[in-house]
Amino acid sequence: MATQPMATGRPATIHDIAALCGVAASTVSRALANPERVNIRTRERIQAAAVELNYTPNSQAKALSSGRTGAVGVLVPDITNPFYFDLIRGTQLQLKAAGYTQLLVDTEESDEVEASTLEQLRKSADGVIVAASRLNDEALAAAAARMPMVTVNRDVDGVPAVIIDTPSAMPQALDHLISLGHTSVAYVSGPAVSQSSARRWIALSEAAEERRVAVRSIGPFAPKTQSGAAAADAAVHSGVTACIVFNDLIAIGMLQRLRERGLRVPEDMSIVGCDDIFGADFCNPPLTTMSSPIEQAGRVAVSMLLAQLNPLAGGGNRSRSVMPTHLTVRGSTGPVPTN
Amino acid sequence: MATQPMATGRPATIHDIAALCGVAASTVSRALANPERVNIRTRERIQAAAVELNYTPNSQAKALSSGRTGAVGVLVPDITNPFYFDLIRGTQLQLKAAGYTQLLVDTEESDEVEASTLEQLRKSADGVIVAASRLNDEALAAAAARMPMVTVNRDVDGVPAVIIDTPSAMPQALDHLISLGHTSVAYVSGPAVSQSSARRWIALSEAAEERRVAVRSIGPFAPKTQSGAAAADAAVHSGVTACIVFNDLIAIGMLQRLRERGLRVPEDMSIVGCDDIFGADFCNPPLTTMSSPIEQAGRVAVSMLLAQLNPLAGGGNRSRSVMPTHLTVRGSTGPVPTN
DNA sequence: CAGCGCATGGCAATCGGTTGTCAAGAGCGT
DNA sequence: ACGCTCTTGACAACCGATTGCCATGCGCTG
Repeated sequence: MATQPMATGRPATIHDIAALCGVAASTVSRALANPERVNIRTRERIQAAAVELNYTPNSQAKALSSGRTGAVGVLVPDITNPFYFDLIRGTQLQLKAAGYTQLLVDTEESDEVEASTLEQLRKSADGVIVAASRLNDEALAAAAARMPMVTVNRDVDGVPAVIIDTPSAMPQALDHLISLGHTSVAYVSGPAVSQSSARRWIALSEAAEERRVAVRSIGPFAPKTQSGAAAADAAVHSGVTACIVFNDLIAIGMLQRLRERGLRVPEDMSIVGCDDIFGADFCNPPLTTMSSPIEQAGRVAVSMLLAQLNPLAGGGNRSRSVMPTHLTVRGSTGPVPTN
Repeated sequence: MATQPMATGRPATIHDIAALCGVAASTVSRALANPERVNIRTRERIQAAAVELNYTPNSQAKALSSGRTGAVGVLVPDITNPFYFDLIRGTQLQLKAAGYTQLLVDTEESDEVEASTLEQLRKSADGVIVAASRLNDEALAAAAARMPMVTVNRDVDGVPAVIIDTPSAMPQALDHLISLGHTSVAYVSGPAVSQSSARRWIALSEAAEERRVAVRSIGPFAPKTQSGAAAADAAVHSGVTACIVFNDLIAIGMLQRLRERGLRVPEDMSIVGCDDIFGADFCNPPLTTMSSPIEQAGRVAVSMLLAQLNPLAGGGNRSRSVMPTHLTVRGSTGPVPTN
């Protein structure tokens, strides 16, 4: 009645296996974890019993005694932002392949939620991947000191990072616009606390200076399509003929708003987005934007984190990985208006 | 050296609190879990100490001893399908509000992945929410017998379900098309194992019969934009003037393909989607589709699951909840071609 | 004042593993 | 044949909490 090896009973434990094989539970544990430390005959008996009882280890108990949870937290500011889809899918696939579980958390664009999530994850995950952190450098570095971490699109001293190098495509985007005759360009910026937005603006303004073209920054705007209306109005008011926009979400919102106002894209205004998210290719007009292998970024982030967790395994610990980016030209950019 | 109440040491445990207050660990546990079972003075001392030491309970240990994990699994077939964004956000918000952690898993449209995930979750979660299951009724019922479960868009005997009642909008959609003069309509079906797709087809064909209109089914097609090309070609070949499509992903793909082929929507072909996903309002032309409060569906699913987990709490256990759906008319439907 | 009951809090077992320690036994060389 | 080393597996402590059981001590009642 105490231990019942029925298939439909409660899940089997190592004790059930031990009883079935006539060995101690600790031997079962070793046979499964360090097979070479156990006699091959015993081991095979144990493994057979494990299969027979349909044994799967209890992850809670394993975590408690070993200190390793087998879980990795993935923090994104907004799970409904399509930019993160591919990232999440990349991390999920790579984590699963390595036998880890992904704990996905939406931090709701809030530094407080992010901080408390990190604190909680400290005990329930072996490491974290933090995408587009809203935390300041100090808080993020402190959190990274407490548990293995990899950031995405965020540089902090001592914290390994995967950087999606959108800034490197800024000169391409600007050249594209210049070749179409534009000389007055606005950067539509994202959240004030977004390092991505800051880096994109710096890259753009440097490129503009080299090329002796005027660019101004407007914003900040929240990274949502709804913000696109205000952004579009601000852009129109500023008198520019082209916008490079922090991300595609805002850019798509601008497309909609400009249409409402009776302005044509690209005839009256050219729009360049960033990220090439789901929807950028089928909006109206299709969006000229900057593309990156986002899913791969997720995979790389996981690899870097796992390298931290198992320092023994091969592959030197890269501390920074840069994903290439390129301009994808579609229909939202065109010649400067001639009026 | 053993216990050090420093802020930066390892996380505080109930033993640290017990030592600081001069009580037993079990008393601390009670003071925190069943405050009324402990003297108010003692309790307050303990609570103060807990705050001072920045105590947060170890969820693994709690799970191990109590049997409750405080986690709920959420299974979706494809995390990059925008349909699930709002659902996921709804479950996430509601679970967080109830103090639960969400374990999100992408089952990759595979019944095997889904089954093994469910088996694993059995030990690491208190319950699961399964959206658009690819499992057969038998397997799903078996899994539901082993752990609390709520399904989304899937009816299985004895398993509580949230149904997004898209079928109820099928007559509306058909009437809309008929009023525009269409008499030859195709249903573009989704995965063969999708109960949603089957239900939509049944509702549509019944409505068509009542109205004495011909509808045919083409497909099945995978629920991805890429499938839209084949679907569009099949629709054109079948000679219909309008399509009602299993979901917006395929519908958007069809829009793109029809444009490539030089066919105009809605002048040459009308398209109706399902789900009103992200992108349906800004594709070209904007998609006529069927809308539902998806985020609310997620919240309701969580409520139903929590009602199973804590039967004591108020709110009778509804076993089936139906979310209303309505037709949202946009630009992808128009009068039947007059040639 | 005796006796009863209840509020309180301590002890210890338990959850399911991991891991350090140690004894027993096998196999080897001399 | 003796003794050494190395392999093997058992024992038990431990991870951090929960929880049933029990002892203490208080206040109340008769």
